[in-house]
Amino acid sequence: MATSTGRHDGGAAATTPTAAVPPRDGPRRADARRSIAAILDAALAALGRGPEINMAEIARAAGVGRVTLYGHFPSREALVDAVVAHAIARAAEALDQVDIDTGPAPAALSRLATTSWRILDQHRQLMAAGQRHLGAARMREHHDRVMDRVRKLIGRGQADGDIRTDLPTDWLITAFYALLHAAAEDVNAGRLDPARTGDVLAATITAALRPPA
Amino acid sequence: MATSTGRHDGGAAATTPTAAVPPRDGPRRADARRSIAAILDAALAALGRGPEINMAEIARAAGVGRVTLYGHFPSREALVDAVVAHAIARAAEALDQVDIDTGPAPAALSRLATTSWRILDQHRQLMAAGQRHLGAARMREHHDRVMDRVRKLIGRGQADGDIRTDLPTDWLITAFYALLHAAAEDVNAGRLDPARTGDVLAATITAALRPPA
DNA sequence: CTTAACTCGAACACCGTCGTTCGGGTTAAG
DNA sequence: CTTAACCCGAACGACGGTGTTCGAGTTAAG
Repeated sequence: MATSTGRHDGGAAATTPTAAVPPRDGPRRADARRSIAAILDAALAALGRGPEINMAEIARAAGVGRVTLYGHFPSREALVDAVVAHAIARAAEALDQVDIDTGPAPAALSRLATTSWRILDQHRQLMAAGQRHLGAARMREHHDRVMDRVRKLIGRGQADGDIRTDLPTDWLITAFYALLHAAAEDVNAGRLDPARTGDVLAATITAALRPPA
Repeated sequence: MATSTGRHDGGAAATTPTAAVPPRDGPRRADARRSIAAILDAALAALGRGPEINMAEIARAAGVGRVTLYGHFPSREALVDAVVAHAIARAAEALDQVDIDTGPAPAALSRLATTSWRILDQHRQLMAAGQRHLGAARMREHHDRVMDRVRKLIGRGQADGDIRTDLPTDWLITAFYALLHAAAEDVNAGRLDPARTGDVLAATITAALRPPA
């Protein structure tokens, strides 16, 4: 898989049937790089809203022809795969922008929630879509790479006595992401004020993860 | 919509083109009622697992022919609609089995979570599926009917000082359902022990909704 | 300027699903 | 037992999405 090159071959045909794609993975033209970026962005937005993709719609949203799309991504599976990789990079970038290693863990979790609930929710939506179109195996690996930061942060909080230890750690991570996602969903539905969302999330999460009295 | 009757008309045809369905909504035969129940159950299970329905698969899971399915439900939309109504009834029944009006509200919420997280999650899954195949308008009404009980319960707890009032009530309801759903998802993924789920949920929810110190 | 990479619309075959029809077999109800 | 309701498999036309090919135009790169 993953040929994804020019594919023109125009007039003369059928002289060399095998390996008809000249510049395999050499540096693309500026033109092509622009198209790829537009497709990736459009597909990310589309998949972030729901898993009902449609190659034609994605191409239209990217301002690109359907044939061009197939020229770069040989199948829907390849497209989704590339979009996931793209989103992982963005999510990791968002997580890097938050200082996680200093101060009490609950405060760090609050900072994380306050600044990144939006992109992290988009990430989750994409995971659901990717799970349907790709295998759960490939998803799991990527997802865990981002998830591990939160796991370590929670572990640190537990060692410091700032986070409860009477419940499974995996469940605390799940609860963290679930609340993040729920807040994003409520904002999308107009039930929650985006301006308040950060504080609301911080208050709820710290309360849920605080050691019981 | 919702004709859904015998539809046999066999040999002789085209004498009376209009109203060719004899026993409109009279009492069906025992046979038919059995089929309808099987279809409803199979569709509920299928939609509870994911929105990728497939009339043929549902029919097969119900142990019924595809034609029979269409005989009772003229379209996929009609089927989903009926399944939603069926699920609403089940969910309301589950909620009725829990004593909500006595004792402190947090304890009542714990009881609710402990005994009904499974069916309430199935209900939520179905909502997502129904939202795609039906309008969001019809969904909203049904969903709210069940949701209002939790809203009233939370309101009572707030009046008694047992539940926090520093966050929007709608958000507390969302958080309650989000944690319920997350727990069911973790159980399905094998990350959470079903036997512990009730207690884990109760501990998390009471902590998240308790007034801050 | 020349060349090769890139883009594009139109059209095609393929496949899965939907909803329907036909004809005949089965089963509950009187 | 008789009748009408019900069930079923096979097959059909329609629709929408996928991935591909053709032929010609456009655009970056040397």
